Amino acid sequence: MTKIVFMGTPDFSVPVLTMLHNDGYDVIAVVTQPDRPVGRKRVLTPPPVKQEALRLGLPVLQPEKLRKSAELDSIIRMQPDLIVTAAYGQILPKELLDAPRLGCVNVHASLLPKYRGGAPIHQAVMDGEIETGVTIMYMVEKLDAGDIISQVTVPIDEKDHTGLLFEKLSVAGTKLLKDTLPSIINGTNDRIPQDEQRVTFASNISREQERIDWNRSGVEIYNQIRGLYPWPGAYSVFQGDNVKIWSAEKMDMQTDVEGKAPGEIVKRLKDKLIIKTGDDVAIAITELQPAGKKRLTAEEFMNGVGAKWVEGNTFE
RNA sequence: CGCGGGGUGGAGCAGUGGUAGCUCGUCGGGCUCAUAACCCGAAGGUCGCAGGUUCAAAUCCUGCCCCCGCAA
Repeated sequence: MTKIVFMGTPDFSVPVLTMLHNDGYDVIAVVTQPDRPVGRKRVLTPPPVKQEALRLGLPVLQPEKLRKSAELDSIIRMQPDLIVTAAYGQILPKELLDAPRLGCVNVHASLLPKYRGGAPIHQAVMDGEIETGVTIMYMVEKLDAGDIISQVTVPIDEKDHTGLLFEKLSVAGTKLLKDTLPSIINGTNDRIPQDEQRVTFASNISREQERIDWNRSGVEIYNQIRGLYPWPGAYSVFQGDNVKIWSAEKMDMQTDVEGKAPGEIVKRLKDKLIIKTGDDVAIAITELQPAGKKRLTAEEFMNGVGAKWVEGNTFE
């Protein structure tokens, strides 16, 4: 039986691990990030993959830093046939990449060579892509640069947000790996080098990327908002305070928007706050959260705090 | 002790010592071809918890619980 070491961390990785176990592969160890203090209260929380591994009764390793760790040595000593990673969160040292007989394969949430890096799903949605996908690939020292084994395309609906796509890609990736694994094990799989000319990167989201620039087009802002939903969220500043914009719709407002400045409140509806952007496509905010407040629908918001947010006021 | 905002009828908020108010929702009635619109009326709150100060506390003091923004 093929001995596999699985390495992964967030929810995205969980179905992959579950599939490996359920399909009878010999998962001899699960490597994941250490428990982290989460939230304001710094509660030590195990990553989702650890919880699943414990549920399945699999041994768990959580090195703080994999490189030169005791855990690294022990993984190599286990002599795995294959290492499978999915959003693990640490770079694999060369000695580990070289250890398994069948190599190391990664499940990456993009159509490589596009969107190498840590936030491929967010970035694809923010860019307004109409499709993305999952790639199974061999790992090399350079981040997400190895040869492609298989790929599957997943369409991005105009109303999709990053959270939905996360789930779709997680499911698609799990299925793809399930279908591809036999060929990897018997050595009949494809092995296609990435086209370096078409490489793009999707690094982790920065605070700057989360802020809305109302001078951009309505479509771009709309994509930004749904690309950052449900985490970490897009934000803007209103009268000196941060406001998270959780969800919004875009609407063509050509006639009503004339003479308004980008960021200006054009109109208050019962359940929407309509904002001027850099072009004729306005943004209708439907769910938001002022700093220190809970998350509110635009309707709830305007019954209370938002009562003072009138037409003509402007987001910074 | 990382910084900061907040816990008030079903929802969102106002109210810093002396009959607890606003918007929405709900219920009843009216108007209307009709309505998420409009008009009239009603129900609904031990003001997070526990102590303290006071003739009197949502409002001042002390302790605790919970929620959230930033930072990590």
